Amino acid sequence: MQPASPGSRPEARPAGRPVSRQVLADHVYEELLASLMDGRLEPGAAVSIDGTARELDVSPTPVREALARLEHTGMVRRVALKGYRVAPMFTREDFAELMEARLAIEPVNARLACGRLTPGRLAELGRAVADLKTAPRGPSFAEYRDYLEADERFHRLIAEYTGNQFMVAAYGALGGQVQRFRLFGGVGITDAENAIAEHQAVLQAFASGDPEKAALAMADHVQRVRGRAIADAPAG
Amino acid sequence: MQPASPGSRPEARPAGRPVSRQVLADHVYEELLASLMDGRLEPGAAVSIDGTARELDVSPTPVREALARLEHTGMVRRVALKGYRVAPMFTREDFAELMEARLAIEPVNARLACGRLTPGRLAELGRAVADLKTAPRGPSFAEYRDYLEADERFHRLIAEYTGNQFMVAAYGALGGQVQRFRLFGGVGITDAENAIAEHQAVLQAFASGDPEKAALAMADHVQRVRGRAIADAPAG
DNA sequence: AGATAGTAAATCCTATAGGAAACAGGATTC
DNA sequence: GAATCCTGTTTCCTATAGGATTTACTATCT
Repeated sequence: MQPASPGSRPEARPAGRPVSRQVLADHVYEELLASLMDGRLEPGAAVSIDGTARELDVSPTPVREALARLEHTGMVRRVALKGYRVAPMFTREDFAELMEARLAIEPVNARLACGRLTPGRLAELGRAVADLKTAPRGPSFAEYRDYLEADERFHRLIAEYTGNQFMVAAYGALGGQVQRFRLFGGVGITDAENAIAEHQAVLQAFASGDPEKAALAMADHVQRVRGRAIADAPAG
Repeated sequence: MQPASPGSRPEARPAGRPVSRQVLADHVYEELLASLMDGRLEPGAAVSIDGTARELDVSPTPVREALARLEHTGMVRRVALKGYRVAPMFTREDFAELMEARLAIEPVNARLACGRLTPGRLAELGRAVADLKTAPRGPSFAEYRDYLEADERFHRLIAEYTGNQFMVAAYGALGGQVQRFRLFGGVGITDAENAIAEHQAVLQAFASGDPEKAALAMADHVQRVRGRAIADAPAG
């Protein structure tokens, strides 16, 4: 109605300083991503373009652009002339494939990152592990969200510390920041103590400065995660 | 992870009935991709949304959607409120990183694919190597395009034959189908004979049925490609 | 002459409108 | 009673319009 003020953004803008105006499509992208990770959008649910636009009080154009980006992450699937749907639930086979891929990529990342380690980076990794320890771990999603975030951050930092853009891209292709939130059956965090100890072990391997130790510690961690997850998986 | 080329439907359509109307954004996507790989759009060049829309005789909306997808492939970069630009030229460091990543991923793919090999798949791989041998190899881009296509197809098939969607995604993150077309300096094909022999060696390792042999052959191939490319690289 | 301010063009970004296809429900017919 | 057809609604898809921003050019001032 009032095209003069396209941004009824609630955030107060410092007088006369729109440093970097957030493009609306970016905002929609992050909003959708949060909805997906919070579980508000369940697997299989339709994501209507017009409906999302109405809900976020924007026009369909930025929603369309945001969904086009999301499609490449695997979180949503698109069928021409039919719309977007949230990608189906992770099956046990999907999980096995993910772990097989992580086992191929993450130890390499650890080896490379350890070879380029700096005190600042080591401290950053230590902070991620510390956050992992202090994060609350309750039964509902909101309660272990911070835990998953710290977990993902630890692994992503290692990928970035390789200094290799393609290893970062390959790690990203595994859906690091999202797949953790799409476990089959929605099984919660049942292995926190073990996982924390393994992260600590990886951290110590990094501190030792031996790339091979780091790679082995990471491989051990991924294998154990796989083993525990399969044991915890619901029957069927 | 690939756009799935919706147009390559093999099923015959009853005369005069466009069974699945090609969505315009898909057409724009493929058109832009072809322009990028043909070299018509050089690295660093701006890709105007409105200009592309005029050129392809469509409205900016589908162009915007196509570019949003392309951005995730790394072929174009977007700066908010400034538009899209073709990703900059590959540097020697970029190439080194790419080879490091390929060395981490492709031997694993070879090992997994070899373990799930079928006669049909082996034949398909053999066809790719055969095409590699017969492809013309001239100085201009158009002349070695088929060569690069066969090369990429061989490696992509191996990734798909792993049966692991995440390894396929990781391989795709390396930009297999596009990075070959963006070599620094535009150095042509100077190592065809060696490369063909190595592909043949990988193929024989697959035929032997020993996954470890396949992995070693692939690792050897990638390492040799790296060595030759660095030797051929222009000074500076 | 060089730098700066102002203006015009191009471009990006978002909103709105309308055609086309898909979906859901009910009425009709066999 | 079941299948089919029709109709209304929803949704996707594209085009068009206009505000906002960046960029390039020109004119002016020091």
